[in-house]
Amino acid sequence: MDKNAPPNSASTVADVAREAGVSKATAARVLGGYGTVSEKVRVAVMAAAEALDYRPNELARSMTTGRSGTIGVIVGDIENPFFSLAVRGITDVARQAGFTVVLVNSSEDARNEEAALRTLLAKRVDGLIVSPAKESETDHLRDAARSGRPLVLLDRGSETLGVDTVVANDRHAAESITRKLIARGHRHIAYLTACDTPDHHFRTPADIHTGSVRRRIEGFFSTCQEAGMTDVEHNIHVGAVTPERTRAIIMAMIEAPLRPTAIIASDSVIALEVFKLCREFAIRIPDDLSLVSFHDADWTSVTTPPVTVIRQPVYQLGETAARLLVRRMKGDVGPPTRTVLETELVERASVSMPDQSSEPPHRG
Amino acid sequence: MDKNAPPNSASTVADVAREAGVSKATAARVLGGYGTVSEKVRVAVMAAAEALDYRPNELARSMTTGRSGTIGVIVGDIENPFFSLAVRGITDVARQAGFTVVLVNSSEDARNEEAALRTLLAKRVDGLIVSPAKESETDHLRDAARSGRPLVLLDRGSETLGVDTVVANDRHAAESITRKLIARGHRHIAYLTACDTPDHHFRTPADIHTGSVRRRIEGFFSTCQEAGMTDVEHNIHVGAVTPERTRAIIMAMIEAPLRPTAIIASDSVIALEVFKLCREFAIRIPDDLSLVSFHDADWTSVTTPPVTVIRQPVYQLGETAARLLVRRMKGDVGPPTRTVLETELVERASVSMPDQSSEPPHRG
DNA sequence: TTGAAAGCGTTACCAA
DNA sequence: TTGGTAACGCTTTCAA
Repeated sequence: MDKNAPPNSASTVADVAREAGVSKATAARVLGGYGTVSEKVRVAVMAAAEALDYRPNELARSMTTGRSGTIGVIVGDIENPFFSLAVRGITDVARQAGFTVVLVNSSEDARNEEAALRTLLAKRVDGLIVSPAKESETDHLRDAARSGRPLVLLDRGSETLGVDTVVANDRHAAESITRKLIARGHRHIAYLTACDTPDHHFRTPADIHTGSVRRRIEGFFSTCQEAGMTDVEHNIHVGAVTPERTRAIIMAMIEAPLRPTAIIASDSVIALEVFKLCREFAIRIPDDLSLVSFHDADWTSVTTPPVTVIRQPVYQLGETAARLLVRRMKGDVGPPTRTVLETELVERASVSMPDQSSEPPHRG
Repeated sequence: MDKNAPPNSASTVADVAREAGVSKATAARVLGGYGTVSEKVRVAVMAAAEALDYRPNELARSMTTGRSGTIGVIVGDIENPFFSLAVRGITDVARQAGFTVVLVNSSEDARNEEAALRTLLAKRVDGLIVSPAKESETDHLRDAARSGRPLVLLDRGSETLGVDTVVANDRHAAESITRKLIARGHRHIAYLTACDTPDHHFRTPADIHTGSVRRRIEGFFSTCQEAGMTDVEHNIHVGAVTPERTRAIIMAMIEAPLRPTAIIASDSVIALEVFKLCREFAIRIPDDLSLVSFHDADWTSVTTPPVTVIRQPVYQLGETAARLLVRRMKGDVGPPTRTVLETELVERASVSMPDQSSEPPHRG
């Protein structure tokens, strides 16, 4: 009497089997699409499943197979266009490969990242893509790697960890844009990043624990030094974590006796803040200040002037990482790889030669 | 002899119990943090767990408890800043409440959405937040709601579904911006949306299946009609789904004999495309064309001129939806609610009075 | 081709 | 406070 109508609680393989008059194993075979069954039995079981509105329980399936069909993704902040684009790349290939994505924001905090990793591992994700907040604190990543589940690092690597990594050629990009600025006559170039140090001051690239940014700063640093500049470390500003902090840093920079003639923004969020502040204080770009940004965010081509950027293959970064992960999850056990994607300097109109008009008269 | 070193394969409650010399049930109690155990036993079990590097298997736990600690989120496109911001709101409250988020992009396709829903339900998510691609095709949503798992609709509602909904007051926002444009003398106002119809032409608001956009168009439509305008439906352009399509639509619009004097962009991605094209063809904003956009995207304040927008509480939209969902998952069984968040018109400098200079001389 | 039964790692119930 | 044991819903041998 409780056989015909769809039951109130979810029906299981056993229910379908009973309804179809076959064994549980047989019903499971047709429902799970494995093993062999006669055509007659197949249609009977399918009909029963339909009648009972059977829905497979992936949890139970995962528990016996050991695979969850899920990949865990940890990024700093999904709200940042850089990450949302990369995540789009990841989800696109994940979907295509039959995986779903569990997303966690670390807020660029290593402890959050660690907790997230623990959770994802406990949920038995089949693989992980992480954009590590700090390259120095990677014990939890080592654990994850050791757990046997494939791990791919995104945008930020780790030299020592021996794990698959997909990054952009940040160092080279920083070198080339710095050289370009120097060639245009700039001698006081500031680098501005959200990465922070305990005392909010920069001393050496080793202070920077975010891989991509450290590599950029290394490139910036050495190129400046090669050009004979001194005190380069004073031109590297850290801790632009919020709009307010960013503004404060830029203000201090602008009001300093030796005002920089050019700023390199480490991401588009920072560049936008620079742009807003310049507008507010009637600082002309590029006449009073040149601006260059990492990440070709959509708006950078539409400002007046449009801003010169380093275009990173952000979507491809995510795509490549996910593809690699899928390969690993399928059993590829080659040695760890390091994929470096090329960047491109997109010259627009936010850089000029400082000799034209930018240096205040206190020079000559 | 295989008791001391951390085993190669993950250890379980049973392993810990054996190591600690207690029963499985007791070990499970301290590991799971339920029931009561003596202090002595607790420390013994914890020590054993530590020694064996025990990690709980959430899958197994979920299977017996029926709760997975996971909420499913389906949005149109995480790459769109609107959604990435809303998702940030969702993940923030989810984390705080102890849930993780499974994210799926539907690409605004109802079939993808349906498949995603099936997958998420199979994975036994505890609750769902969906931004439905089409209000008309909601059978799968109905199923989900009937499955007993709480469902909250985000940004786009459904009048008939009887399910919790969190939206912005789109209709009111559209009315007020339309009135504003009319007050400024505009008589030919175009509305441009990514939503599409089978033949890419707009006839009636009922053609639009995306709730938020339909409500906006209704507001636009009726306000225009009240002002005595005719053929309003010809000024509503659908199908701006890609930059290319958007450009084509704008081009056609601009070259038409009756060129609109103002454009309302239904989202910031479209507005950006309008802006780019205007720049390319030296169409002056607002002198030649006024522009207004839904969503106060970060770049809109920084262009020349800055663009007038309807500021939506996007983060709060996600936040509110997630909070509501958490309440439901905790057992709140009140009647379905409909939360309408207020918007704000942010007037900048992209709207002018057409009499000043916008109409080409072919008028007089 | 089919069926019976064991097992996955938990929680939960009931006795002791 | 503890231990034994039955679920949970599926897959996977192993026989028949």
